[in-house]
Amino acid sequence: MPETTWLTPEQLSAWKKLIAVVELLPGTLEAQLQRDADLTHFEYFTLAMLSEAPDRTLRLSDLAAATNATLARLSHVVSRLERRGLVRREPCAEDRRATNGVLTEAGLAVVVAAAPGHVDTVRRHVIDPLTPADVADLDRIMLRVLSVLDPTNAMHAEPTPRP
Amino acid sequence: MPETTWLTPEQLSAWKKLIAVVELLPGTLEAQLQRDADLTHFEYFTLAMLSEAPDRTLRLSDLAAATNATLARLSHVVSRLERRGLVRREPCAEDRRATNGVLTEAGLAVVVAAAPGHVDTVRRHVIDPLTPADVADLDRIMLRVLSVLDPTNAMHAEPTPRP
DNA sequence: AGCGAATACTTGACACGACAACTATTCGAC
DNA sequence: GTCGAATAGTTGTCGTGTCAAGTATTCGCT
Repeated sequence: MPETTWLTPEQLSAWKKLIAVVELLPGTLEAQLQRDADLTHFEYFTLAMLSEAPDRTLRLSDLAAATNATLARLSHVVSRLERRGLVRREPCAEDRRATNGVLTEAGLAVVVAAAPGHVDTVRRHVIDPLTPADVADLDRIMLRVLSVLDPTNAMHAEPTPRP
Repeated sequence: MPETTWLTPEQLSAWKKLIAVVELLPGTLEAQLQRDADLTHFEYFTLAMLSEAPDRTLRLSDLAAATNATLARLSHVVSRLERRGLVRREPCAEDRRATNGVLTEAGLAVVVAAAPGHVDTVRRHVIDPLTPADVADLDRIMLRVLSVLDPTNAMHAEPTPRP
């Protein structure tokens, strides 16, 4: 029966605020994207990742890693995006188990149209209330947390334009 | 057509890491609580809030504010918890529109049993990789973000033991 | 070469949250 | 006091994610 070390008041305070943000932030992003572009944040992010890939093409496993989703989830989402003509599936030449996701012209247009509004939302709700020092601190802290949450670094590689 | 101000590389880097945490953290907490206590994080949090309230009782609206949920969501959750005998509904004497949620003995037992494992998870994944200075920075930064995300302060009032 | 294990996805069933519509009660203005 | 508006909560439907199971292909070992 291991002794439980409780949290200090400072830790608890920070923790509760982090939870609150984790609970509230998705809804905020979701709402704006849904309203303006009829996209889930995850759908947006998926399209954005594809838009940055060479030939706007990625194997679904890589895309799953980039968006930090399970393959099952991604498969469903790609199916929906495919129905809307924003993404296309293609068999992968090198590995016939694999499937490539390809961003269509229509899909590209949608991301491009959605990006400014999304960035504005991000600025207004997260970036603007922070000083440059805050941003640096945030980056450092999230990196530390991520290295435990996601030791394989799938999610926080350096390269990638647009939020 | 408003000009879009893009994010600086520093802002982008921090932002992407924050998103990653927001995406990954819930799953981690969820998994442990589900496994060890058969509870959603939200259910745990709900029970925890009740456990701290006077008489382990709260009006559903207050509970919704404390857990930062909509009334509809909370109502569903309370129904599930009620079926499991962890919470009881009671009509509110002062305001007959209102309903009180009351934590049962069984419910209390469940939170108490679940708390140590949950705290350990929180420590391991979030608190331990941070220095005390990081924790202070995190608290400050999340407060700033919250004051925009949740201007009414519903979520981040000071008092409250246990995570 | 061949066979078992691992990889890459797909699909169907189910659970949880969001939204909208509805009931019931209380507040406020006149 | 009464009537309209606001508040408190419930319920049903639907979209999205998770989990488990299934298929197809490739890898690795001997």
